[in-house]
Amino acid sequence: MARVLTPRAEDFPRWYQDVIAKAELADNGPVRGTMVIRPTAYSIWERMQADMDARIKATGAENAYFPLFIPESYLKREAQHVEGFSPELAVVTHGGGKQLAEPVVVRPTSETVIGEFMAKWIDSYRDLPLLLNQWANVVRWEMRPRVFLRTTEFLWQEGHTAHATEADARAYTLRIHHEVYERHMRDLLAIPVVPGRKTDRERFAGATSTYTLEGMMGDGKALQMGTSHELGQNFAKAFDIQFSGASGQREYAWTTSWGSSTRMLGGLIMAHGDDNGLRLPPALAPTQALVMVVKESDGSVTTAARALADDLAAAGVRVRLDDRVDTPFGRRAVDAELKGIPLRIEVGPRDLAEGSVTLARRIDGSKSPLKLAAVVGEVTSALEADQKALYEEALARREANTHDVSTLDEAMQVAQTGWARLPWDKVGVDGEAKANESAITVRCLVRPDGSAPGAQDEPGLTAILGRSY
RNA sequence: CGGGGUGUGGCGCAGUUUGGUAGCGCGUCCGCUUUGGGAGCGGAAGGCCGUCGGUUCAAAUCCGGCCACCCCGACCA
Repeated sequence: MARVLTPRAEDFPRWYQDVIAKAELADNGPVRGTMVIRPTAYSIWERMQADMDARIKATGAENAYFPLFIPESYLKREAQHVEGFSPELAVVTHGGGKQLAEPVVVRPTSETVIGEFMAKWIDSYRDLPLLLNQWANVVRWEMRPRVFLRTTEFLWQEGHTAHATEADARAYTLRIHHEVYERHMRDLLAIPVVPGRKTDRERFAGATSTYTLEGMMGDGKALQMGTSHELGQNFAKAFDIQFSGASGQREYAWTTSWGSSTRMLGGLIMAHGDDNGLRLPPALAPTQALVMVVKESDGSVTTAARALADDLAAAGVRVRLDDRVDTPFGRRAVDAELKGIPLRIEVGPRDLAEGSVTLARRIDGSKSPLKLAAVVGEVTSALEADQKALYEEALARREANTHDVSTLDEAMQVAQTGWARLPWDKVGVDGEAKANESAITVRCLVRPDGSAPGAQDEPGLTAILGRSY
């Protein structure tokens, strides 16, 4: 059989590119760093959006939309923020054929515009908390783009909230961190993530605390799959977001922001894919089960296959019928594997003669006969089982590639192929800088009980080090 | 921005050293035979060889400028 994909062990980045092309997920756009998200990938993204959106709303936030263009002067109001973003800004200097009086920035993120409007909308403590979210595209001019993982333009949701107290802002940030992001990634993407705190060095530009969810990819590298930030009163002061408290005093609000993006699609590919292609969690798969007519002679196989597909659809399974019998079976099977379709129900004359079909599972390549009457039940339970199995597999791989060490040197060694865990005080700010020279970063800091640290100088913290995307 | 590399049908490449008017694999289209793991045979379409200029009877090939892209570093969801 001809090789379809570069094996992961041979060249992981190449494999990643191959999968994206062969599974028809995306193409590079005409402008460097941009991407075209093809229907299959977009459909997966829509499912992520739907789930994420529901979770966000469950925390009380509402969707809104702010403009793509931001006055350049806004970005400059928060010192750390400009400093962090200016290298990657796209700036519009002309409009309508004339030079603009003030250049306009294409949003790299929306803290600034939203801050401006929060200031306008918030007068009293009764207006708080103000919980907003928006689904949008943002632009960050990237030097080394990679489809889904780091593109100049990407899609995301960005939440922005304002609170009366620091404690309230923190509680909300952590709620998003755990209840929205961690669960979304665990339950929908089937990716185990480590929720933790970013070191000061890795903190978001303008934030006082940044929390992250780190997932391990198939090659042992880490991917930051979502972040939440406590912005303290930094933006409130820069944009004058003040409110009158219950006792009449004027106070600055405490704001937060949090985002998750199309990068998750890259994480999905790299966390679950194998040498035969994509492996999609059933919860996200545009097609969960493919009913294949293996071979046809008199039309009876197609009729039976169509009836099965109808039954599955009626049971709520996202099913597609593949009756392209003019295309060799092997090609169609390989294609379904490349695209990561969780289940295939192969229907052929031999099966039907015995009143059964063949159930093929993408997750482990297994095939087993199945009585016609049992198909709907088995398919439904197989989808549930595979969703869990993908998670378990990813978790097992992460455990196998994560090692507890006691020195920075050992950590640097371990981080070549996976993650190292060691006491943060064995690393420190200097150790972190040293590791960075070898492209190894402190992915996050965690407390012994798994909760997120309030500061990086808290005693007893564990650091997780690794290479990253 | 520093280091390395590459631009040739949709994709992957050969051809460049030694100039002679473009080829292979895959894919696509048509026909027949096939169809239980990327099928076989026959036929066909598709490229001003990144770009601009120079040398030459003649340039994918030699010379010069420019552009783009890829890989490795510094930045990032």
